[in-house]
Amino acid sequence: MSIPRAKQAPQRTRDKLSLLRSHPLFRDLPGAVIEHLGSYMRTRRVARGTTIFTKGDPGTGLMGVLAGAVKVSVASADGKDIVLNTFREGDIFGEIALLDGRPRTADAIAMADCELIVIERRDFVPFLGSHPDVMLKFIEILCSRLRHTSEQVQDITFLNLPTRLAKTLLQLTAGEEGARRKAAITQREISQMIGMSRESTNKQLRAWAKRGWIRLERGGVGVTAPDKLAAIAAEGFDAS
Amino acid sequence: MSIPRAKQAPQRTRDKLSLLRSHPLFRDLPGAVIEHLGSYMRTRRVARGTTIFTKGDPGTGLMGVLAGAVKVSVASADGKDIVLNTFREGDIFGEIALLDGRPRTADAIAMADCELIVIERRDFVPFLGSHPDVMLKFIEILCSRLRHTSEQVQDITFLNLPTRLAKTLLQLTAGEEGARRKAAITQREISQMIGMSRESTNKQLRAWAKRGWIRLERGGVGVTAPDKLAAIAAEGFDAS
DNA sequence: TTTCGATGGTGAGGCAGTTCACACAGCCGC
DNA sequence: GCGGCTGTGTGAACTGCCTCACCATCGAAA
Repeated sequence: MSIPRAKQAPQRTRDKLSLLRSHPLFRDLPGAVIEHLGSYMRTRRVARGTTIFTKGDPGTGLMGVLAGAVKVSVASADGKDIVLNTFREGDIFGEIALLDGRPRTADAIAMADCELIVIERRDFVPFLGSHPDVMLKFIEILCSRLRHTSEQVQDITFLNLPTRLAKTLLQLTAGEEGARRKAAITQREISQMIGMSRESTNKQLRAWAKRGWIRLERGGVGVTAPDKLAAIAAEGFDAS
Repeated sequence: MSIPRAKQAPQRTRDKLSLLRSHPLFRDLPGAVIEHLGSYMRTRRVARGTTIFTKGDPGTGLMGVLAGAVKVSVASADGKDIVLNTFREGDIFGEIALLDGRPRTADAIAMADCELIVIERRDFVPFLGSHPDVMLKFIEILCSRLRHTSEQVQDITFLNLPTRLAKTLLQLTAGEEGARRKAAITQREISQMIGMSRESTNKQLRAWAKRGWIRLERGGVGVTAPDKLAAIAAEGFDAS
């Protein structure tokens, strides 16, 4: 039993204007302004595994996820990868390079077939200058990104493998209940999110699967006992 | 031979208005606006070791360093500490809680006797709302903080002890040449900056001191062979 | 002056997690 | 239906760093 993977282009569940209208960044703006912004945006479809941008690229603009999921990661000299952040439908990313105009410091890769929107920096920056309210929203986004990344530093330094893994599994499957509580993700990607080796991650996952706390499928994990994982995430150790 | 530690209040080398006028955040503002801001600021002197704010505190405002040095760190449940950032004369910190109004997520502690300026959130936020140019500067600051923290995540996951230590020593002593190239910092604080144990850090420092690459004093480190350390920081291993 | 906390120094032993070396299953393209 | 790739499963050996248990020294406070 494996997690189904969309092979056609993803359903376009929302168009670009509806994303703008419903997104917290823009929803308070007048309709005319939104349509103006929409005229600057283009959409881009990418298949799972595609590199959307690469570390060192000039940061051309802001990206939004209409459908699919994106990971932002960096590679070390010897081929290891770590995932800094993941984004799904309704999220925006790439705002750092948009805002400060400096090169991208990480790679963005499609974790599933995606439909994205792109706004170029040269179009967006002048708009931003005349919309302080949107600037304030961006400041909020940047602050929450900073809090997230700081938490990642703490997790990496203070927590051990089981704890980080439990925490990550709960985050990945948050918002779903019961049998629906599953995430379509490979074990390699999980290991990169928690900064551990694939092998160690696999062994811990198997141990929990044997206890019936999670279900393992090809390309996915289902959480069946979120309370057990929550206990480990909270206690900071594997209470077996 | 030990690093002298100021026992009296530090020299007030610059007053608050001169900090404002010379700081990149504000220096383009008209004089009247600067004096207006200055009227909202108060100064605060703290001795080395003093806790300036604590994780969980309501974020009351923005802080600036007139003199001294400040570390921002978090403690784990079992007493370990990690330093997220350090600030010295001319830097500002605490802007996250200022901007999003949420509680502080880390502790700030004076690494030396300090003179600080404080601007309350209730005074500053209205000012910010009417100064989009200052908002843009804050966005730049937030972006550079984010890049810094991301780099910290990468360093922790990819680099080993000698590499991180070399990198940190170079950063700590950047801007000085020759015999002046030293930092007033305890080995415990260094270990918390690189996220390793004090003992391991000490052993590596001793090894380099024996080779004459650094000088160890009570409460300080002097870098005598920055090129050797730079080689280790670049290569990612200790080339002995 | 004595005491005490903070800082620095050091070795022995342990362990969490890595690395390496496989094996095996699905799935895809041809 | 055949190769090859991706994803997963697993054990043995290794190792970097931590933990623990000390001791020495300095500076400041009592």
